[in-house]
Formats: sequence, structure tokens, C-alpha cells
Amino acid sequence: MPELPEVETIARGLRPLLVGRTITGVSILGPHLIPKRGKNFEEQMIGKRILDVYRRGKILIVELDNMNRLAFHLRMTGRLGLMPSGEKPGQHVHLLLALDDQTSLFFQDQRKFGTCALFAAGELEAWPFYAGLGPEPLAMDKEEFAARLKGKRGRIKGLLLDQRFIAGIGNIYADESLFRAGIHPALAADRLTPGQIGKLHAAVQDVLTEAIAAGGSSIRDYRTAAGLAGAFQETFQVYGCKSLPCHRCKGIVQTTRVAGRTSSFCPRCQPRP
DNA sequence: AGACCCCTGGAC
DNA sequence: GTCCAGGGGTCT
Repeated sequence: MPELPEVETIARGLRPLLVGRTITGVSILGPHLIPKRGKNFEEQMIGKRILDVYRRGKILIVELDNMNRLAFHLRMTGRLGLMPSGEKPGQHVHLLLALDDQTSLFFQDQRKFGTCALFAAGELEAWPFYAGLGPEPLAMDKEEFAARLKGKRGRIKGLLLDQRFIAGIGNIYADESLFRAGIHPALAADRLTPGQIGKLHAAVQDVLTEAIAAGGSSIRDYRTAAGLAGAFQETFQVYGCKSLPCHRCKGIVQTTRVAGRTSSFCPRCQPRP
């Protein structure tokens, strides 16, 4: 579920609640569900102070003392939030971190695809997935985007979804960006005109910025750190809009399969290559 | 590039 | 029942 705007929203919501807190207790409710959790995870976490909460791509990072970092990847149904310590954890809560203000950070994940791992100083950068992440889309100008596209093979949607090419975009924001840019998801990346590259760069930045402002997109599971739904789903132009009329023309939104994912597009605004 | 895997649950 | 889902890893 959570793509860049959702993880960013969660990080922003958690930051004021977590920074300055000390971890006083750890409960792992399903050890096998947190495979990469670091050695002696429980003992290492107790007494650590939280210094910062931020995001890189779709990864949420909780920075602790001495550059120890807790990294969460929410995958499809992961959620993070705070609850009063001592309260019964909800269904599918796999990790609880008790804090020194009588609240507990919970990590919940219905489908159990999400991961949480503790990295000592320097270890996060050594994690291949992290080390291989492409640039942050909101920190990349048009020239860099064009330069990174140069010589790339494959279809444009596949590239947008490739975290090594650009970090943080998933199925929703890839489809919404391609619609705004008027580009078919299956168009070969090396066939984009300079004009299309400029439009796509702007579309990606606009869509992500607007989605963050809306608190993310809630299809079903995603909630902010405070447990609220996002609002960007109300402005979807193509994602989840199959068979509905395009907002911009008289076309009917269709789906196709690109890069192994259902891809929604308007056949008139985004003509087939 | 594609198939299939991890897992749960909602829609049909 | 079957198919599908905001992700990513692995294997052919």
C-alpha cells in the first residue's frame, strides 16, 4: 500500500510524537514475522532514545542513539501508529515498542509482507535494497530525470516502478503521473520525446506533492499515524477508475498489464504506442 | 519480461 | 469457490 506520499505522511505524523522519547519495552508478537530484526533485538532496543523519524523512498526510518536505525518497510498492508501502553493491541500487530510517556508504537500488518529491522551505524547503507535506491523524485530536477532516462530500455511504467531508477513510486502514483503526462504505460522509455519527458517529470512531482498535501491515498488499509484516512483517492483520474469516463475527454478508462501490474489509463489521452 | 512466491481478506 | 490487492524477491 504505502508509497512515498503515505510513508511521508506517516513519518511527519510520528516525528513530533516520537522524537525525544526513550524505548522502555519491546514486545514481538510474532517473531517469524520480523525476520531481519537484528541480533538481540529486544535487549538492544531498551533504553535507546529516538532522535529523528524520516523517510527514504518507501522506507520509514527511526533514528536512535549512536546512529542505530530502525527501518520499516510497510509493503502492502503495513501500518504504524501510537496507542496507550497497556491497551490490548489490535489484530495483526506484530511489534510493540513501549515508550517513556505511556504510549507504545505499534507495527501492524495484515498480510505480513512488511519488514522491520534494526541497523547499527553504517549497516543501513550496506543493505543492498537501500544502497541501490534511486533518487528522491521530489529532489530531482528535469535535467537529471532526462539524463537518468537516457539509454534505458523497457517500458516507462516499469521504470517508474523500479526503485533503483527512482525511489518511492508505486502503482497508484505511476498510473496517475502517466495519465497527467498523457503517456501510455507501455510506451518504450527510449521513445519518449523531450516534451514528454518534461511533462512526466512535472506530473510525477505534482502528483506526489498533491498526494502528500492530501495525507496520502486510502484504498482500504492505509491510515496516517493518527489513524485517519488520506484524501488523495478522491482525486484519482485513472487508478481504480476502470470503465468510468475519463475526466478530461470522452474516453473510457481501461486497464492493461504492464510490468506485472494492473495499469489504468485513458486510451484517448494516453494513446497506445 | 514474466511467473510465481510470501499472506490475509474483500468483492463477486 | 475464484480473482484481486499501495511491494518486492527470486528464478527461468
